[in-house]
Amino acid sequence: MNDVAAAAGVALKTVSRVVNAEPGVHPATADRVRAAIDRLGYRRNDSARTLRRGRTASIGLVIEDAADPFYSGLSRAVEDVALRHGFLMFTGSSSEDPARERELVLAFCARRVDGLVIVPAGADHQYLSPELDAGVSAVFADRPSGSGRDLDTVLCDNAGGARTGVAHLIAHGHRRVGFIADAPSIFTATQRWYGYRQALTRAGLPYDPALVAMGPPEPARVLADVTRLLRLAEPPTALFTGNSRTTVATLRALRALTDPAELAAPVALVGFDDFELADLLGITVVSQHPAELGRAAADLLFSRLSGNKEPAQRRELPTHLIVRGSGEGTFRLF
Amino acid sequence: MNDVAAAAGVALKTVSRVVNAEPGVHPATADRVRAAIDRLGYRRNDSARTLRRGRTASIGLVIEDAADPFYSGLSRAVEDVALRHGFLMFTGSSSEDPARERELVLAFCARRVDGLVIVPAGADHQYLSPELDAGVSAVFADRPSGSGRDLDTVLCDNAGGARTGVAHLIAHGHRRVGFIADAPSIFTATQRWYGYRQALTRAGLPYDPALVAMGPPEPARVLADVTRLLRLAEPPTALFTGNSRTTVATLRALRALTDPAELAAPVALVGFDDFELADLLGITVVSQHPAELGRAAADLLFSRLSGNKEPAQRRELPTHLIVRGSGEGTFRLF
DNA sequence: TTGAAAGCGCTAACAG
DNA sequence: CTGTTAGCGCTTTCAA
Repeated sequence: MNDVAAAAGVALKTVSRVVNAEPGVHPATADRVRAAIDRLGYRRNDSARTLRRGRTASIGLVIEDAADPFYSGLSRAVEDVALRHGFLMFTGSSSEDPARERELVLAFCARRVDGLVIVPAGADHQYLSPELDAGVSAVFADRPSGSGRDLDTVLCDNAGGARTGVAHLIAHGHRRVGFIADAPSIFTATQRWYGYRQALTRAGLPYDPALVAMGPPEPARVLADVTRLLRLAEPPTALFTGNSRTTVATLRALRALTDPAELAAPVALVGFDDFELADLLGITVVSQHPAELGRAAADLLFSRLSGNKEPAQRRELPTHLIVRGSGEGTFRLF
Repeated sequence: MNDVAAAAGVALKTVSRVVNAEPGVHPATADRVRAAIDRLGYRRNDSARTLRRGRTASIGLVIEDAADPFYSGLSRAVEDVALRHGFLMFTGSSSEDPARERELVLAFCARRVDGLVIVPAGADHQYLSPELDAGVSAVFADRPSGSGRDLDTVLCDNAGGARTGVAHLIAHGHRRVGFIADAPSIFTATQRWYGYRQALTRAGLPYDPALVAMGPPEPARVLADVTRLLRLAEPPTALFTGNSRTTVATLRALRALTDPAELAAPVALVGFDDFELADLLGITVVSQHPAELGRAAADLLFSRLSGNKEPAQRRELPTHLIVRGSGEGTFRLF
């Protein structure tokens, strides 16, 4: 900036004014400055700007996995809101590891991001307290903060969505519905499990723990659980799966377990979360919209960044049942 | 840092030494400093550190769309490499818009990122020159830089992959193979088109422009093109699709165009890019590995950041044919 | 082993 | 409309 000022024959501050489009610079002067800027290839150093102004115009996003379609949809939505506000976004994947989540968040804070959107991997967010005191804003998305203070949170209607999906199966005559989902340590899985039980209760059906299988959505584990369920003395006639990864793993398991001579899968199926090609496969799902989740969280964050001091909010986004066949009759897997 | 120094009864510089784990501080002094740090909730301001040191330990990644599975896989791989090096990563989606790519890249440079991984939307990268002169490193991934200087680039074997896929269809008896792909303005689409023609030539088959349809992978446009191809006087007996979005759009088009009473699709199909559930749908694909692309690009970038001054490199990653049924006979769409 | 001083590049506050 | 000065929080350099 000094060099530009010298080249244009003005003071440093005038260059600053031109660079920041501040009013009150004579057009001719401004032109001279701009010419010098171009000639010298000058670009403002935002690190210095940041240091001086105290605001970085950047936010940090911590998700579970940037490669997971659900979170990448959310990520894109947050990015779009950030860019619309002229903010840049750091991204980090926690891989469902609370320590990594913490490291990422603290690294973002050391970079003095103005705000954070966090899909929490851990339940304990004490570590955030000093940062919040220092002025960062944080919004939780997809899952609530486990402890610490009351913070803005955007969730979907996990229990209601699961209840609707299971009720749909029951309405189609199923009286034994299996539940395959993520580990109970994960908030959304527990909520959906609760919705599953609610649906049973409301229909006057008994809750049978043998029909429930919760754990990581890894193919091997899901295959083992689906196998166990189908070999029960009284096997389920339908399955409700707790998220898209589990649904996909269940589809693979069903294919592995089904005699190719049969055209139909041995059970009906409804899954939580929509996924690409679910339409072509004819899978009925309870859909939530990752982009809407991200947008809502980012909007909330930016309202905080522009001074909104209301008490912490907890928004719950609706889910939608999308009927495609797999939950209404049997469906083909081959 | 000043406050911590005062609280610990030492000079600012001693706090700096402790914070950065520099040697030459008496353990007792260091303990006193650490106690003060904890008491005051002090966290180093990385913006100031950055300003002074000239390095930010951050990189910028510009992709086409964070929500696209291909680019989100690439993104996650770059992120992992960055984190392993102790770097943080800004992400931005260009939406295939050269202006937005440029804005993102320049915004990252203003933040003084040390390096960039760019999936170029535009062909002109003149705007990068001043930044490169100023010392940023840049690596291009998935597509080459259109112009300007010679820069590190990581691609996959687009032409070879397409040639293999088309040759596979020809080997299965198809003599009229349709080609549906992205617009010719997109590097990968042009390369794959070239591979398609190569395969025809090598098999002694004529090139028929009527069998080629290139354009944005939007459902409506793909449906129109598939319709046109299938209604040709001499329709293709097989289709080769140029990327996963196009493949999926083609599948939807085929379903829309096929009488549900028929069990089989009217054509055979091989697609460029693997995608989730392609296995369950039985789609034969030419697979490239987005994570490997990202990893290779990031590795190259970090080798530059640690001083590698060799001439620019162009790496080409192999592709793999994955046979699943749709390219070998007819396949079921329902 | 510890500290003092200078300055990274910028903007806020205040003069002229 | 333009300029001067101070200082953001840190690291580098040099000295004790």
